[in-house]
Amino acid sequence: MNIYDISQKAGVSPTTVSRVINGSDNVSEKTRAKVNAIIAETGYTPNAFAQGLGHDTMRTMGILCVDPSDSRSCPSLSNAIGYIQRELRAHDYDAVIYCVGYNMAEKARCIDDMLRRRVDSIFIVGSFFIEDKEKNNQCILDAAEKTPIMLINGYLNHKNIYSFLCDDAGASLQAVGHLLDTGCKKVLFLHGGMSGSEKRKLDGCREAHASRKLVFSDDYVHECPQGVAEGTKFIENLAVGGLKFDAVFATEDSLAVCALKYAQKNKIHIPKDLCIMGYNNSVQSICTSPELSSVDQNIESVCVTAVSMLISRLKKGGVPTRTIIASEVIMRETTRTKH
Amino acid sequence: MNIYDISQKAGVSPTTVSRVINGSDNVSEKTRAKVNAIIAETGYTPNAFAQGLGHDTMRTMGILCVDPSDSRSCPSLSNAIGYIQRELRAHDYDAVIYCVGYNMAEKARCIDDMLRRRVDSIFIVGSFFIEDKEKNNQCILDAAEKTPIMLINGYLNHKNIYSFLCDDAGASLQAVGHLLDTGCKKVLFLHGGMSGSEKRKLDGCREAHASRKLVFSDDYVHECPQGVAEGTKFIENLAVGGLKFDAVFATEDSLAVCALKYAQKNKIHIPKDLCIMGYNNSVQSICTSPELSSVDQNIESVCVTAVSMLISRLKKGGVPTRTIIASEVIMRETTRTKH
DNA sequence: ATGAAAGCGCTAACAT
DNA sequence: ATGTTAGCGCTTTCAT
Repeated sequence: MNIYDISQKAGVSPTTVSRVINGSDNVSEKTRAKVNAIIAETGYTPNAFAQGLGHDTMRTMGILCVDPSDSRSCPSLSNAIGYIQRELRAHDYDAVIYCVGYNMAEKARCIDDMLRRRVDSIFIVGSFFIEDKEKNNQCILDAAEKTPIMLINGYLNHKNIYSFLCDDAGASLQAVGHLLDTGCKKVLFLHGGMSGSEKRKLDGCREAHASRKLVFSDDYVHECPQGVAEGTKFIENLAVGGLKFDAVFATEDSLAVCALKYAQKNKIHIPKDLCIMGYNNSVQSICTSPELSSVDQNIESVCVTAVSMLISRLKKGGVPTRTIIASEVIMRETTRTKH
Repeated sequence: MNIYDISQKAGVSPTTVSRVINGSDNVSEKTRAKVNAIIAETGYTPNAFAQGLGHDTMRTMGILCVDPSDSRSCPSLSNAIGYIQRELRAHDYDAVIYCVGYNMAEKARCIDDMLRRRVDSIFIVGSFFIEDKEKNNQCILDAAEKTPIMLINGYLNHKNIYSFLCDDAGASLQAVGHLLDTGCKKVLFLHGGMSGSEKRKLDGCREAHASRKLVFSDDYVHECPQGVAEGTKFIENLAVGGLKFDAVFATEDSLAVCALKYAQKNKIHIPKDLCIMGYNNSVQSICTSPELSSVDQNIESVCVTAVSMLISRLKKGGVPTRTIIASEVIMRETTRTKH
């Protein structure tokens, strides 16, 4: 069943059928009605490949992201997939998704697939995909020659690449600043592996100390293992090892949960003797008791902004190469209040 | 830059270039090397539309799912997206994703888009999409005329539709049975809205009572509002209203968290005076103290099985129309142990 | 308002 | 091992 079959049944030319399908004005109401009737009756569905060949676009974007089922993946970034996709659909674009787990080898292959599909743009979600070594980012730079690249919480300074960042440095500055201003002296910085985003958080933490003329030692920066039990044990070992801290700044709520469990296990009172600040404002932050104070990255705004800027970019509008969206520190029960 | 440009530069026919691209054997090493060199040098990328037109497949599946960023969406089903996509890629299929939120009006439109794209199959993730009224499922049945439909935790008895179900009834039977066998007398059944999957859980709960000759009254079935604060309040009101219960079976971990908060707020000892069983074995189940006992739906196995059966179906193999994968009850700290 | 004809970039059947 | 030719199903000039 193709456009010729329909045109024959309707007694019109394929061109006219095409006009009806694409909602062109130059079709009489009568003809339109007849063609639509045939289409409905036969259950005909236009072939998107052929449409794509003609239009040279299939109105499709590619999304490259970390597998949401991977335990190490940041939950707010999984939500990003939904946000981006929803916004794209509002503009009549579909999305092909590539979840690649933490296996970087697939990155280039995925990007190549997207280019074969002539996607109108590529979204890369998460700073994880942007590597330190210039050369490992080459496939991204190459792809930018052919299609605009939208980086969600990642940054790369290059033509046709647009970055949309959570203000991780600013949020960390504010969050750690709050800890210091409410009496905390020694902040333990817990992270889950140093991506670009984590580095910015560490910068913010350092800045919070520096601007208060306080010392922040690298001895207080630790990578915490995955898993609640492992993480809790790890923190306990730090304490047993002699590290003194009265606050934990975790770059991920799941790590904050570990800190909380460590405190409860050791009968350390929260927030009197230990303050905990999480990150991502995930479901986890509200299911503990006490509930976790946490940084909300405002991922939804980041995604909405990215899509709307992409649309204007596709209309040949000018778009800034780097946009930073403010995050927000949500105070709950694991931090003290200023007086 | 197309296949003709390449063929010209390489001094061979387009067919030969096509052979090189598709890895055909019938090409001399010399020619292959030359063509590959030109391809690399020019940065040529084959056009997938045109390939699709020729092959009449673009090796793409469609995934229809609930927006993972929607708070009501089940977290294990969001993971399903990653699992399905990963398995498909292993078989060299890509996936177009359609996250539609709880706005059912879009369902038909998404399915239609997938058909235009001539997807090789459609995955529908979640019983939410399968409605009670036959007529509302019509677009799914129609789509099944054109492409196989894979239902993840949903069931529809129809040609070319294959169902892959978590054993929600069985798991609930076992989970509630455990509550009853460890001394609980009155089980409060909390759900978040009655989808097909929730109904099966309720069936299991009823069966657990019936098989033990115990009475289970509908007064103990309640829909709990979204949100930790609201849910906790809701349960408290039930208790204040005079409902007596010594166990909660929640169809979602987030609801179990509410039950836990209710208990802690009212100084009810867990599990001595109240047992709580959650569902989905989500991150939430391990970040509370005490940690939640919960049902693991084994979504990964469900997805892996669905994809592998789809692949064999596409090879014209016979595939059962309905496959049920066992779930597992994970005992943690909110339930008692049998002695 | 409608139609005829020429592509879009690739693959496949059939030569050679 | 390589080339020729004819589509795949649609859109888009350009006529009428």
